[in-house]
Amino acid sequence: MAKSSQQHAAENRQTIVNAASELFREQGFRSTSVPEVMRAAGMTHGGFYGHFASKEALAAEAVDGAFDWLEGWVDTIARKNPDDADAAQAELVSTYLTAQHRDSAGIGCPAAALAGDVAREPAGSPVRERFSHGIETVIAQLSHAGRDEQTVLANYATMVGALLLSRATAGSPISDKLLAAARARLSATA
Amino acid sequence: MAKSSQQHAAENRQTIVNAASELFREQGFRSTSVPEVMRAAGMTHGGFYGHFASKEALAAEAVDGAFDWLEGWVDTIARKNPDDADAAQAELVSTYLTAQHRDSAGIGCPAAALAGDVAREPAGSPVRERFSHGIETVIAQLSHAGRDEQTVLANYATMVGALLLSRATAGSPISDKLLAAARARLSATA
DNA sequence: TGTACATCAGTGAACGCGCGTTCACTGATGTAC
DNA sequence: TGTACATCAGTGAACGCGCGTTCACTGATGTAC
Repeated sequence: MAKSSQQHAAENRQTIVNAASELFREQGFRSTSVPEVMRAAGMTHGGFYGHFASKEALAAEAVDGAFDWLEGWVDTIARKNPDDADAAQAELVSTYLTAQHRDSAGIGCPAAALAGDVAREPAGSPVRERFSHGIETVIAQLSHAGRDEQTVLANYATMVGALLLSRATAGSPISDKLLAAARARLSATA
Repeated sequence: MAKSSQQHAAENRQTIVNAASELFREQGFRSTSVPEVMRAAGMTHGGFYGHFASKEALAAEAVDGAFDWLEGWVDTIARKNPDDADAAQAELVSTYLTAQHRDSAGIGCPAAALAGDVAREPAGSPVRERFSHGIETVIAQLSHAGRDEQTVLANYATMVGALLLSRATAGSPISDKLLAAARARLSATA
């Protein structure tokens, strides 16, 4: 039986959100246009406003989607290291602070990819609120293993800062040094 | 004697760079237009290309100017704490990780303000090269006091990450917690 | 089950707007004698 | 020192372009009988 048109539309909507989530993380909100997102989703741009009220509304959903992915990733690592918070943190750190993650922002941590953009969003904007909520959720998730919240916050700040500076200095030797230094710090602190 | 027109032009050029440096840090490269910069500098936009080859060339100079300011700030703190690297670091940390710095990106650390933007600049772009050079210089400056470079890199990543996440979550309670957690971490590590 | 009409997801042309950049012009500054 | 011309910093109108958004349309899907 052929897919119904309603099913198809819902799938298309999800395809748009996924494409946007990747493009926004890679290029930022301002540098990614609605036509570009729709092209990436395999459609023409005219249909966009049948699915979303505005580009801003899409951005908010894209942020949510990216944090959902991040939470799934953290959860997978936690499950792989049951009852061993130190091993989980070690795996988290050694996966997060890599050249591979640095070089593929579009499919990586939304906090590192979007913090700079979100920092400029006005107070109360949907994107800002979804971002804050995502950070809160992932910090709560990481604190779950009985780890002190302050430690989790400082560790996460170190990871995000190192990855971001590593991206911004990619091409210079200091880019890799930043990742290595943060890895060393977070192994010692674990 | 009245200022010569050549002197005046050189001053205007510097005024444009300063205005751009602040606006770019506050709003980002993409969201700051040439007309807006020129307006902030007290001129009309037509004169811009008499001073700069392109918006990109201005951005590169603005990044340089922001790092010059940062280096001056670090130097001032170092001079205030001669022969006491720990006291200097303590003052650095307690000045950097504040709500005040979080809420005034335009006149603050260029690494935190621009890392997200620069991370998206293509390899070899003038802005990226100036940014990398600025980071290298400030890291060398901080490592000067006999402190191990890896430690300096990890500390700086923690400061930048905490400030950025604090900005992106401003309005939520977690914003202040991030600053406090990084302050606690860097006091312990000092 | 078959037919007639209503719905609605996606198309593609079009809108007004601000962007980066260009350019003819102006009037003050600098130079030659 | 005074005059005549050349230079050049800044003005403001204009350019082509891509943006976010709108809308008339189409044709396939869904509904009523």
